[in-house]
Amino acid sequence: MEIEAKAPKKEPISPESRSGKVEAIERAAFQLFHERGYGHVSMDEIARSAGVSKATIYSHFADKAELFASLMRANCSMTWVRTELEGRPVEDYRAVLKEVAESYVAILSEKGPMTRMVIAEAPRFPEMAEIFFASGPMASRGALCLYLERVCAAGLLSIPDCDQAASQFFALLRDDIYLRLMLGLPIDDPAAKIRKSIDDAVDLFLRAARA
Amino acid sequence: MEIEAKAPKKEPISPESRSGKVEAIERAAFQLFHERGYGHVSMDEIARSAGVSKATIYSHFADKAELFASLMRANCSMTWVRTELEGRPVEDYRAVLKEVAESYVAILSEKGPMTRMVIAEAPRFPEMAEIFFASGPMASRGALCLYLERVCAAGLLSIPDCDQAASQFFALLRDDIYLRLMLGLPIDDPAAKIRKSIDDAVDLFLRAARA
DNA sequence: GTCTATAGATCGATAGAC
DNA sequence: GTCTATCGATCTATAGAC
Repeated sequence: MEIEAKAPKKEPISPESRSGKVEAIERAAFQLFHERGYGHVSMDEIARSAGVSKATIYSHFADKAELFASLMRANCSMTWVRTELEGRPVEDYRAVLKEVAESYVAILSEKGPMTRMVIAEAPRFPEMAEIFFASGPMASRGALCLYLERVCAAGLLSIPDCDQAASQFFALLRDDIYLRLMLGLPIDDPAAKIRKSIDDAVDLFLRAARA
Repeated sequence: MEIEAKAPKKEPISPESRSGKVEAIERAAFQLFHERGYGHVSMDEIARSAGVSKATIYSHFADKAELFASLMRANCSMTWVRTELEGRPVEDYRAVLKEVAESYVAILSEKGPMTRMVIAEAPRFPEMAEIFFASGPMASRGALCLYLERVCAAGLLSIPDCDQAASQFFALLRDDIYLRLMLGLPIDDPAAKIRKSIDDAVDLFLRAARA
């Protein structure tokens, strides 16, 4: 019964039925790129790490830059702040802010290597930086801004500029811990440090915004 | 016997008597590195841009990595927050914070390309990242922390954790404008955006810290 | 589609003349 | 110290067999 052997074959980058080789290439490339940076990774290494030949890579990606850009595009366009804010009641603003903070910090940690790559290669891939900014920080700010405006309209908080305030709230979360993460420096007891960072950010923000 | 007789000869990077060629190499290398990144710059390009031969570069720097590290070390160890805080009276805390913010943002803009390089090459030059963090963000935080403690001791502000607050204050200044700067994205009317960013950061911080 | 083998170009680093 | 010329290694990308 080797009928099904040749069945799913033709799609270059079909939604789901992509060849296992392509996925292996993407996984290996992403890992190597974020470990050592675009300029320090060769196509030979990617091929060896993915368990395929170099020619196989070039049959799926035009060149090294296209492979890199493809990985970045796919990851940049992922949603950043996953917490859904539209349905949340305005009275829970402290809990909501904390959830948003936790979600954001989790994504910062998870996306740290990619952020580093985007920053590093921004001069050579400007459109990638634009996608990253629009789908990441800008989208997060917009979502939080809308919620803050509702809370202010209910008279629970007093914020002069909700859009700026949302930007400030996320900025508060990118403190020294985040810098050390970006720089790849060691952090002792990261869980506790992150928890304190989040709590202090919410506290500072709400002390300033109390009605 | 005459170990010290050849005094003005042996220094690798003597304080002031460096050849004009060395300076040209350093200037050209720094510019190229921050324009295109370590991995995308060749020694041939540096030599051509500096108007010297490649062999001349290698007579002053062991290899490419050493040239890069040398530039980073020199720039990382520069003072970050130049405003002297020790002599400032506690009553002027709003003006002092604004000055610190302006100083910090100016340095962020000025050091933007270098920060990008440090982040990009952190995996390959870990000790460089450590120097950068210690001489930059950490030193700034320490200086501001001491001033905030004095203001709190005078009863003018109420801050639970001055060290954390200093970290938060600088984090507030690294808002979306800073992100766009890091990503090399265009900013329209940067002067006005930066002014507003600083004013809003000081306002938020002081509203939260009022006694 | 996937492989092996290699072309073609570039880069880091050095040798040797002056 | 500085140059020209070049070596050897490495890298991107492709050709051709299966």
